[in-house]
Amino acid sequence: MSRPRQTRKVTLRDVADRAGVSISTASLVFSGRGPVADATAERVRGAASDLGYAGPDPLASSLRQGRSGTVAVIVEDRLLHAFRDPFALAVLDGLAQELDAMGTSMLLLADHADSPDNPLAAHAVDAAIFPLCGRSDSPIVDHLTARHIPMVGAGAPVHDEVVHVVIDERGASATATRHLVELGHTRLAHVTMPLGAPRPTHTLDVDDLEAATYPDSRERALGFLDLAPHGSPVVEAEHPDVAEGEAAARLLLDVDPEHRPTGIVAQSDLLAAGVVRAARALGLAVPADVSVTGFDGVDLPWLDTRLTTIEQPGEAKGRLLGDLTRRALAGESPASTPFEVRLRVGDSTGRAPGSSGA
Amino acid sequence: MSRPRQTRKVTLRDVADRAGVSISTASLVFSGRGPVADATAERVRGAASDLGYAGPDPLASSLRQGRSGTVAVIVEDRLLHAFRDPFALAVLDGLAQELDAMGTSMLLLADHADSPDNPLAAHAVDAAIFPLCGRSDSPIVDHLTARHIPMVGAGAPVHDEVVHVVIDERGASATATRHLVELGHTRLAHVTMPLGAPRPTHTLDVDDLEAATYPDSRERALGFLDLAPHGSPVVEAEHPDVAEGEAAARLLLDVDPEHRPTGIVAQSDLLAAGVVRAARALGLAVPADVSVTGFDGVDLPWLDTRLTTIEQPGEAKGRLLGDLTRRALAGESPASTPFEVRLRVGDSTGRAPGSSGA
DNA sequence: AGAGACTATCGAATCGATTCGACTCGATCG
DNA sequence: CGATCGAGTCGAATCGATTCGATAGTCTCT
Repeated sequence: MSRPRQTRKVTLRDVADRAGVSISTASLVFSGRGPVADATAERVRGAASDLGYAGPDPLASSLRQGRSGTVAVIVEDRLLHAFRDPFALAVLDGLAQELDAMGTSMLLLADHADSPDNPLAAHAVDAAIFPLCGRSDSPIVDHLTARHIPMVGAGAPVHDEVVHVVIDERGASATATRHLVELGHTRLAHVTMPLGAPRPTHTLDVDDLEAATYPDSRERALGFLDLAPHGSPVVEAEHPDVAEGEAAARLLLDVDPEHRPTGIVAQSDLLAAGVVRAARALGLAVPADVSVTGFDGVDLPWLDTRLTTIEQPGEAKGRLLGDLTRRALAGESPASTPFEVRLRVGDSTGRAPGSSGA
Repeated sequence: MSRPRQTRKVTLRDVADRAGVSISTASLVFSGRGPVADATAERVRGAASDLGYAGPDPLASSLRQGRSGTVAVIVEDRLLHAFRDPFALAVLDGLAQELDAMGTSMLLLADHADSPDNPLAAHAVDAAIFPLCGRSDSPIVDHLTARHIPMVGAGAPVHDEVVHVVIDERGASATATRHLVELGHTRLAHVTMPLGAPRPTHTLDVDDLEAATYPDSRERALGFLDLAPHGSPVVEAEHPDVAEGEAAARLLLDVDPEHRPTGIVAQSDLLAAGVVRAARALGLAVPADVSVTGFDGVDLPWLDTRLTTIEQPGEAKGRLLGDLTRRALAGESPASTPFEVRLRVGDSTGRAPGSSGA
């Protein structure tokens, strides 16, 4: 009988009774919030340990105090997809560090587009964080607004009540594109992350961008189009991973060499890595035949090329999300905050084949 | 003034008052647990929407019902490290699926060895899961035991109250080793995951295995030693990732060819991938010069070799963890459950150089 | 028409704490 | 010596729901 099933749950009242003090005094011992004589405190602690009392029930405590010490971290779709990207992990890691320092824990919630019921209805959280760019709107937001729960996001969902870490996605993407233009590339192409519900990797009709539900993907695509020659092909990847990056690149590169792009702007490093791999598989050298740019600046130890990319320090971004959350919980009303990214030139880009220059 | 700060929080009592019913009736409307006349229900819902009531407060509801609908998912160290391994992600994904189906959410908790205070003291959870192999013991376990909170683990922590998914780590590792022996390899080596607190990648004194705090790493090492020639070198990687796999392999392979191992058993696919890369960097062909085995059977799209490995379906393992949790929460006392793994032969192993045979 | 069953509703107890105001008792002060 | 103060303790209100048992009314069956 290792489990004493019969014993009713031990509560603060039991401890107080055994120690011969009132419940309120016992409570003060555990919270350390009031003056208690050393002898009394010792008696209460002794009673607690005699009874196997493991401290105040978090639920009751939270109810009374009106805070749960928990924030919701909302990711779309399955966790597997969300965390496959090292950039997402870096953001989450930075966020976790910051939350940890404030004694707050993360309730990981998947916001499936299809599910009718709201997972947040059943869980008490002090704030909600949307750490990864996702859909531009979500029914969850209305629920949280009604509950007056502060929300922090990284670009999405777009809503007045959500405080954002703001990145100039369009400008950054344009910067990457400009880098290729300045290297003499004239035949450019773009590989986007999903713009909405996953569709098999395909060449995009640029007019479809209007309908995009993922604002960051759309902005990056617009940044490319701002500088790329009119009619430059854009491929939308089904998932933002290496395999779909390869698939996208095959669509772009496996064509008549006359029309083959010499510079490809990819919306993430994983996609860019896929493009590099596909190019090599087709017998093309990077960057001699094809230049490739990524986005995020993640560390891919298995890729032999150092990508030219938009460096976006994920951990710092996560910490910033955490800091905004902290301030929101403290009662401040933090404003959306810009977050700087910059071009880092690596070995995956070079002068356009046949172009002159340094 | 988009935020009506003054308004006191809307509670069920306010809704009931406005609808002209008792609190209990209003409660029944939201929980759907009792008979309520359609007209009454409609009135209550109307009042709720008038007042901007977003449903019963989860904290109060949980307190009364004695369940929080949350389970703790405990990982060691920083999330970044825990989830870098695709295998860990697969387990987590399977677990998330199962928990999702039961309407339970995951509270992600990092159990840092150094931190004095217990993150679980402040959070209400119905169960705790240790989905990844970690330290064999943790102070958290005692706390959870005192609270009568069921625990489910994947090999660690080792404790009577923790229900486990049990894998024959030692046997599986021996199987991988036997595969190499049967291919004629006589100079074997082993690369382990960390056995305790991270130490720079180094050649291990086999006697140190006794002190290992990570039971799965130790068992796998023992499985290797069961079949490998006496004195075969064992290297402990600082982290279970590609970079340290490479570092470990350099220690083993960058030696006089006479003594160079021709078969390396790695404790994870990431480590094995690093070994393959390091071998190639040293001008050695895989498997012609060196055979390599991994563990887990994860998909590494960027690795051109299909690893010979111990296939361990992570998603299924995660689902099994979820199922054990479900049963524990239902009041059953599920027993620890074995989980089968098996050797999958790929392209990273072949006959020992110079050995005859098919 | 009266017994029995069922529906709809309500009041009160309860979950397990935190916290406010009041009270007691010595010690300090003028 | 009486007023004041602070430390230590306690009782009661409160957080916001769920749920049990009671009650009144309606319908069915014989």
